[in-house]
Amino acid sequence: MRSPGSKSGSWGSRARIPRTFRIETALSSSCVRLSGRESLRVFSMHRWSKLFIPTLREAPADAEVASHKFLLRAGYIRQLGAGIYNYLFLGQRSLNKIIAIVREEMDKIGQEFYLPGILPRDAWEESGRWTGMGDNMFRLKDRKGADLCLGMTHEEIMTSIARNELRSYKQLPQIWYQIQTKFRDEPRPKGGLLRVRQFIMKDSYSFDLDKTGLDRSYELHDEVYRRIFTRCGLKFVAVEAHSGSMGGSHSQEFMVYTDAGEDLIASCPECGYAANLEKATSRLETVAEMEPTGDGKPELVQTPGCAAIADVAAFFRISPASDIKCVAYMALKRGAGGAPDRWHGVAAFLRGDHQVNETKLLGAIGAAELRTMQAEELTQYLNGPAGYLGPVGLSPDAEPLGAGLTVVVDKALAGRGNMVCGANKLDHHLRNVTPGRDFGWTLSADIRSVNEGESCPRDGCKGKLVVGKAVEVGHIFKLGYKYSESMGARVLDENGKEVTPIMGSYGIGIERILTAAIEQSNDANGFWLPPSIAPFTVVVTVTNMADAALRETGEAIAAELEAAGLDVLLDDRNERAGVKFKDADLVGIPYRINVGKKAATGQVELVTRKLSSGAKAGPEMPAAGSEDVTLSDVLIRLKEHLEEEELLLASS
RNA sequence: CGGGGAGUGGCUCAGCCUGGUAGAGCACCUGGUUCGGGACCAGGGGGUCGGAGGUUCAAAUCCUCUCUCCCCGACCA
Repeated sequence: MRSPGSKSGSWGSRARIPRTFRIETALSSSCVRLSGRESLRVFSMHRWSKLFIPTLREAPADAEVASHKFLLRAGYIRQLGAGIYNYLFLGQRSLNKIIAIVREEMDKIGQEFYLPGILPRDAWEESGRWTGMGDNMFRLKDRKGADLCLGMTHEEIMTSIARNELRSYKQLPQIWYQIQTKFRDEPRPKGGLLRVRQFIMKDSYSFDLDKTGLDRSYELHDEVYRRIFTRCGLKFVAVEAHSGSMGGSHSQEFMVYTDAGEDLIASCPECGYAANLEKATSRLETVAEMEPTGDGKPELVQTPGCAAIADVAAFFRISPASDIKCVAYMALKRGAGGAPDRWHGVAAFLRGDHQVNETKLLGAIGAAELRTMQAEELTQYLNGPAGYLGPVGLSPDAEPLGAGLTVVVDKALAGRGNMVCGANKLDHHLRNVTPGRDFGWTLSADIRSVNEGESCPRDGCKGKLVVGKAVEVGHIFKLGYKYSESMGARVLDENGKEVTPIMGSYGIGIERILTAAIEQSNDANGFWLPPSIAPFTVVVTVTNMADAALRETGEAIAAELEAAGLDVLLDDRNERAGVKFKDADLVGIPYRINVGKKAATGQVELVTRKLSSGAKAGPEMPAAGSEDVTLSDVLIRLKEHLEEEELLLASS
């Protein structure tokens, strides 16, 4: 078909293809030839000598975490700006493999869309997130002065499609997804691809008629996510998570343990309980209460210089667990329906040996931001200096003291008695203070972080929690009605009644999968990726290109493996063997075939990178994880290895 | 945004304190010798010393402003 306007015929039009065009299979390669002369396919085989794989002997000084260093050294990425990276050949190849897996699995439950990355302001106004997203959103104006932003997530856009198109319960459920570039103006990008300002995300959205439907869509995602991460070779855990600014009731994060991670996970080795620290709870041992002194009522005690918990505990000869500490914040509440945002005071009270979890606190009071109070604000809201703040005498939400102050008491203080707390007076504390009897609060909530060694919160479990760092690679949310309601998506149910669809939202960070995989499998020399996401499955290293016999053997093996459907990289560079080995160890390819001296006797070496980790190899000493294989067995043996890996994954 | 650090050839860094007109190793190019764990010899190319302004006979070096990047914190689907 040719469009009416194109007289000469557009590119790809049949009539314009030269008469000499033909497809032929060359002996050594399957090249498509143009005019019988020019090869259209430059890479009939991936030859290292022709590729751009800029490996670095040394990592740039500003790379800190392992994956960052190795991604740079292996020539996967190059930095363009803070949190902005170029993905080069190997990096892009690996990402493509990850994307292919994600797509293949997602296609089982959802339909792929492709939404714009640049978005008009309107959609964001409706949900209230134009302002709600704050500085994390990249904003720009078009030539007419209209506001636009770069997409950081697509709930609004997907919901607008649903609102415009979905009319009947018969059209539900729907699961729509996309694999798309996201932009977030992170305050502090870091760790190479760990936290960046532009990244690829698979995001999906479900629309269901009711809660049962949502549960189903959520379960489907849970299942598919586990398959995706398993196929990508990640050792992951699913943990209970905080929903953050997304809103919603239930959410679960998929985490990979690594010290490079930014999240803290509490888990129980006994029962498998696992939760993000922003969400985790624990069962506390009961604390032996102190005997009341005097008449048992709150008593003012002079405590000069005891501003720190440790000082107070020492002064009273008590455990910090019997002290009540105060952390005072100013909290920002977003104005609803065009009302201005407003800062107000929040006093959080908790056990002296406990730490405030600001995410939990934010959730408890429904605020968007927190900052600690300045000295003047402490005086204004609590009439006390830092170090001597206490809950007694505060009248929440009443004039004059504590006006507008929200008093939040941690759940761990419930049922306690005869404690010590600040007296809101310099160098003074109160003892014999009992929550409920001696002071009240605006709300009582779990606002503390659990500590390692505390008891698992699950009934009947005697395990002790351990806390570890992890990277988040995926997150699934039960969103509820937040967007469908605010944006007015409605369908008619079977009774002809208008109902609001209930939504879920589900994300996977594509680069994070690569990063996490590298973090979990690296040594001093480089890293190794699972075959499923490695840019190449195997590198055929010809140890001496000057030797025609070796060269030909290498070519033959590479051709054979490629014909069998494997991704093969032939290292045909005119480099010394040592250089090639070092590079091969560095760039993440899981298998290597050394074509060297033994080729004369019909043998090559098959090296499994992960088994050679950390082992020293010398001229006379084969690398660990290396096995001699006859030429005719190379393919079979390699396939056996690959099958083993898959079995291993499936069983984990 | 607060605190700390760094910008000198592609990479790692020295030179800066005490101003005199830019260096090393690696990488790159040419020739030769090597050729299984990042070879050696000889020759060669490449740097507005992040940018702007100032002081000075003279600035990589001293002063002021500024930009960028990294780390810690704040922040964070």
